[in-house]
Amino acid sequence: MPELPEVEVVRAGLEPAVTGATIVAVTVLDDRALTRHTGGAADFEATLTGRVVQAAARRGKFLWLPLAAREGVAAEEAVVGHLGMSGQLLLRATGAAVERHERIRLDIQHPAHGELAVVFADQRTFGSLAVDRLVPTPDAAPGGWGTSEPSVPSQVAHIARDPLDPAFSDRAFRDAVRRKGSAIKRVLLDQTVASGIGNIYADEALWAARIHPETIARTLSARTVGRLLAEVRAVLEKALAEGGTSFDAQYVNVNGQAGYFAHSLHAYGRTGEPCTRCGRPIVRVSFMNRSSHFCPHCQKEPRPV
DNA sequence: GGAATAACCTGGATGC
DNA sequence: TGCATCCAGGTTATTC
Repeated sequence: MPELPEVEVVRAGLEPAVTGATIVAVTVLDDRALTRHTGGAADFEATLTGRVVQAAARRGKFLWLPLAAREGVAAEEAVVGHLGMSGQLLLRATGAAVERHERIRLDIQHPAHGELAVVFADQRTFGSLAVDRLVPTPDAAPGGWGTSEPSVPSQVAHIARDPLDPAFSDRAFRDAVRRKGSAIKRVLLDQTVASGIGNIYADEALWAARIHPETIARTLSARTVGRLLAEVRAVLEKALAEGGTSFDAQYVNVNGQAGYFAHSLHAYGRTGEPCTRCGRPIVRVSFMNRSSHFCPHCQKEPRPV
């Protein structure tokens, strides 16, 4: 389940291999991996072949590779990707055997590293790649990690910056949270409030901040929201330092290696196990068609409003 | 306009 | 052993 730390590990792994590389061939094995691309597989292949990748950038859970301009097209473009639930971007040798669940392959030629293949594999096909135009950022700050250009793919423009982005506005986050009449966990998962947070890190940050996931967001004080944001950042930074969270083969870096943060979890996936703070069992409840894990002793249920 | 919900999707786990 | 069912969850379209 790739969230911000996992996607950042992938971006950082891709960056040195793709920056300055030319895409020499594109192979689409499964059209479903192009659900965000408007022109279909043939258009995707034709649009990318021969283009030079300028960087590897990320905002929240979205990745993009800005492309050098092409003759006759004024708009700046990028390959934008989302890993969904089970997507992987892998670096392989040119001509390497087709991966299980491989959907798209980009063969590239790098001036220093030679020939490589960027493989997009995805078991559940929730992820996708697309060619998209770049649009200016409203605040004129860089679009995200890995780029100094003040632009983002149009498909990414609607989501907020992520909490590790230097241009993230703590004040805007606090104001947005305190306007919401929904449960705080729902708000944390809302990518237009803050991007990059998924089910795992939402549970972990709420546990760390001792906030019950069903607390109505606007009932939280500004100080509590500030504390929660600090815990969000802490859990994301720790997960990033440990290479992300891997429960199975669903998340790996570009070399196919797993992360270690699963060993540092306090709430997510620990149903029935003792809370590392108070010793009482962690509980799991169904929430928004998914799971929510918390300590009912440390994270008191909110009183009815 | 804000909030809630369903649908998309595949493979592993579980139960019968 | 084989089949059916459940579950995992990020995003988006739809509904209320």
